[in-house]
Amino acid sequence: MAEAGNNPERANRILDAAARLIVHYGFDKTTVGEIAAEAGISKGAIYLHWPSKDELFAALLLREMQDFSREWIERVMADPDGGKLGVMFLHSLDVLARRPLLRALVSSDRRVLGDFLQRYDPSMFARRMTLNQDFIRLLQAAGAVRADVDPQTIGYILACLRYGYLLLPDLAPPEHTPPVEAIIQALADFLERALAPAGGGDSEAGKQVIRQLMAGVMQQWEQGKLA
Amino acid sequence: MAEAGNNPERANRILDAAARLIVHYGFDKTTVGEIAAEAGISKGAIYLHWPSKDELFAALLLREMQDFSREWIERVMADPDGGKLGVMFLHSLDVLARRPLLRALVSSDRRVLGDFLQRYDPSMFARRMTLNQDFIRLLQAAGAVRADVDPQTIGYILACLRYGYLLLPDLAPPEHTPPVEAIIQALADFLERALAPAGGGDSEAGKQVIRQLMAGVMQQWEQGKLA
DNA sequence: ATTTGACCCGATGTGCATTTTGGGTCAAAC
DNA sequence: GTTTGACCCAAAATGCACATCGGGTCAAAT
Repeated sequence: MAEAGNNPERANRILDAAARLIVHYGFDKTTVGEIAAEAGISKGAIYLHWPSKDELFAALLLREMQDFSREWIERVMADPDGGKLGVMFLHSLDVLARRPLLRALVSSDRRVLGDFLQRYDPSMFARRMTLNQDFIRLLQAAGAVRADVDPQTIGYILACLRYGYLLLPDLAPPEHTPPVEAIIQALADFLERALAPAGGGDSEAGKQVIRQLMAGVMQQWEQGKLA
Repeated sequence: MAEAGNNPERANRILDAAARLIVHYGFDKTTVGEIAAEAGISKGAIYLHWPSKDELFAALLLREMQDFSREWIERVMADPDGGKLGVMFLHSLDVLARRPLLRALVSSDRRVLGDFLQRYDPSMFARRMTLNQDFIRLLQAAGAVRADVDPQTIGYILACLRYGYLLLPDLAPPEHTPPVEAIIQALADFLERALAPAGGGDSEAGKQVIRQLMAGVMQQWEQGKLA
């Protein structure tokens, strides 16, 4: 822990600069010098905050995921139906899709991430799948998802949907892409009909699950146990 | 139309050989000489059947899609619930996923197809999206899908699912992938709950739609109007 | 005590001559 | 009448000498 580089405000400015450049040019094609220039400081100053470019990027990922969790939880809590799986999922997709870096990360975009992911944490994808399943399981226990679906299978189907949703816009011609709001709305409806228990389920119990799960996940992130 | 190369049986053997090699090495990395060797004939003989490597591949695609349509329709017709959208979709996914070449084609896998797709038909993806939407519209008219969903949006969601389903196995670790049968079963159930009209819809009417639509599509393929 | 930017050096890129590859042809063999 | 495979040639791959790039360092400036 460097004494000198203990300026969280400047660290955030550097991370902002890095994020802008990485989304635009990709991890490999963004140099430390460019990041410094974009942040308006010198190259050496970067190394007062992190010992290497990789560590800088790891910090960027951590911040990105923390921001995502925070924003997601806020939106779910503010939504009266936030505890329903469909609504939950749509909020997560929407927040995800609006953060270019995280979106590239979740869909494992090699152009943006270069060979960083492989070097840093090849098991990231596996962890995400496990998290998905635990999530469904908890929601079932809370009565927010039908009990008769298999968490692993449904987790996989949700991953298919998320993955397709994140990647399709780069492939499908714009004139065949409905407005984001329409897709999100339809997806929520879709999931609600497919997965909600008879009677609609308890939205408050669902919210409770998110609160608990995310608290645990954020703690793990801060301890560096999750990518 | 070459007189000499009018041997459909041998043409099929060559296409089989080409398919095996292309799935393994990709279009660009598969040479005409290798195809000939794999098929047990000489290079020159290939050119008795098709005027170029591109034309050979076009023929392969046509055959692949005809086979797909045939197999899909057979399975749908043989299934008592074949006319329901969920069941229909699962049969198409299952047939698709089991044909490596077609699977790579649908998910626009650049490794396998090289730059052929772009050269041959860049609008393929757009056509597929349009076809999806027409399909939903016809099923709605036949009463096999709820009338209050927007065909474009649902078509897009189905594309997300299909796309994710075809690409995920290459990314997700096997231990987090449920058995194909479980996914397919759950997907059918999923779609059924989400999209079937109240009362379950008319399965026979649904089958009728497939029969009509596919007859039209196959005709267009044979005339070379569709990729 | 901070911050800088010139400097280091392995890795990557560039330009170019040379070789190999591979789609397509066709005279000869069958 | 069919089929072959040596042959053609443009395009891509390879090898190589040389230049540049870029992550990381640290003595000097602020």
